[in-house]
Amino acid sequence: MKIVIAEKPSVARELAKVFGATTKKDGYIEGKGYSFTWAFGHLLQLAPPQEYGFIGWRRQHLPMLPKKFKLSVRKVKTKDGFIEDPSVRKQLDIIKKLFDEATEIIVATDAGREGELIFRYIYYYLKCKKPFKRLWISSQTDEAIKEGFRNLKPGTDYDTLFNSAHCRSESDWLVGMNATQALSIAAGNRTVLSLGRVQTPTLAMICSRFIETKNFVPKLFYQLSILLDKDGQQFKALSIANFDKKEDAQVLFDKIQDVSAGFPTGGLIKDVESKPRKEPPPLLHDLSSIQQEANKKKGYTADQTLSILQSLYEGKLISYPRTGSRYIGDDVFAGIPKLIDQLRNHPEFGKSAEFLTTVPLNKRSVNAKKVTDHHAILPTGEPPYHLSSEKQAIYDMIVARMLEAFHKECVKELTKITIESGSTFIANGTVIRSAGWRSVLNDPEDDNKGEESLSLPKVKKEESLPILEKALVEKQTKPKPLYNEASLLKALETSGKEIEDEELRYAMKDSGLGTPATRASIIETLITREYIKREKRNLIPTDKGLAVYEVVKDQAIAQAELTGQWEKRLEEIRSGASVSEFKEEITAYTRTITTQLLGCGVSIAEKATV
DNA sequence: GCAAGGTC
Repeated sequence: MKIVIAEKPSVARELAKVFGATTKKDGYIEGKGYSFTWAFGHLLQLAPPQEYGFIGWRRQHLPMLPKKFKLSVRKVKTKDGFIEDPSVRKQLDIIKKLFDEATEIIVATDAGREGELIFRYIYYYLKCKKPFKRLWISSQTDEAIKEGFRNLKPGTDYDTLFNSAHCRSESDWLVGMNATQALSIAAGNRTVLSLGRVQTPTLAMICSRFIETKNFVPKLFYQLSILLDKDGQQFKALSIANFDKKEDAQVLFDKIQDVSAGFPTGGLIKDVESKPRKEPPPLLHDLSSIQQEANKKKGYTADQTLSILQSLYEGKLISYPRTGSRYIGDDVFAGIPKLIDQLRNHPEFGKSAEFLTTVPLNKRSVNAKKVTDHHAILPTGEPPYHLSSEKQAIYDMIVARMLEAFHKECVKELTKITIESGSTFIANGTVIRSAGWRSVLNDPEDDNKGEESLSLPKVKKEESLPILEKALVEKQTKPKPLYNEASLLKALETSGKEIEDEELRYAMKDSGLGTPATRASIIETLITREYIKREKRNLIPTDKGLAVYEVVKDQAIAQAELTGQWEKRLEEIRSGASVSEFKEEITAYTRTITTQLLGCGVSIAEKATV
């Protein structure tokens, strides 16, 4: 019997289907000489400190540097504390039995670092010695799966990938467990003060933005505004110049030749500029982008959206949701026309769907090279029934985005009118010439760009128009907004470097903090620790969070760059570089940060433990 | 009691 092990049940089912294996057993599917079994993500984790004899949180244990790490079965939280997850134990027993009977083991966990680790931890925990082969595919279509099975790799080809994954795992344990205990002990052991490679830089981003906002001193400035009239259609224009002093603004304000000052047509049109602007449709959704949209439009937390997505996925209504890709391959694209066709009678999206059946589809979201383990989120085409309003809302966002992504670009006409009256004024207008993808939802535009979507009258250069009103407007500079879940998720993708451009953000996503699948839980961890709280839709630090931030803000553990540095080294390990060298550095760093944190003592004690 | 990673 050949055993195939996948990362999750859905993938095992898919593989079994391709092979025509149909006999459902407890924990695996059998047929055609194969058994297809699965994990549920990581079944094993690095054992906690107490399993190495570090009982209680004590200064003299630190730094805890296990010679050899142990694995333990994933725990689940119950009212009596943490216990071994029984479903995980059961699945491990099933996998063990299958491995014992196996004539060949085929590893079909996701094609990436963590997928490799998920299998290897199981393999070593079960003390399995049989050789294994690796299925390495980046698309789940029947053809890709068949091709992958014809082209299995020797398991040892991925030893260096496992090394890099293993290093990532142990390094996070060493730094996280030691720093957490060190800081907690330093503060008097009254509460858990956790630190980690990902959570601490995230906390630092929230704190530094909060402090920046709090200390922000708004600056007053002045601008002039006029209201013009062209054959009954009125429009507003603003002075190009800003003035720090009111008196300076007043001088030019007095020179405005408005009607009430006795000038019937005091606004001279110096220039009229019209140019079209094309807006391509948005890319399909990945996990992060839909979490952001759901937070902006519905106020759902990243965690809520993830669990809604999980249940839609389990109901077979949408494709795998924990994806970091906003693209699909050509094979998946081939199924899109059918998905769109099914929506022709949809009460809200029927018209858009109907239209799309008559035109060539936009292929901006089609790029097989940008599909990694999983493609962008799509509906499966399975009809949804009786969804709760929350599930319906998320489902509709996925359907709408699909229609938008394959739609035509939106064409706008930008008009800029320059007016002279004592000083120079500008009126900006945007008119949508062809709505394209924007017709799907008809959402008002994101107004954060300060772009006014109003239409301006047709005016001619050199003509003079009456100025009906003038005003001297007092304005003030604004601080950067506090983080909310949407802006934080976006910032985490690029380690706090906020990048507007979607494509550039994608290129940088490998240097982001955390992964799509873990970001929601990072936010929840910081809330559980009482480091941050939700206030309206914002995420703001608590006094405890700020106290921790003050202690660690200049240390490496609070810098997003630490992840970038690790990633660089891990990638070198994957291509064959020495493992021991990196481990020595991590050990040294663990010693350093432990000593530093233990020494911070009193400064944190009162502030963080109230 | 604690990390980050994956998933039901």
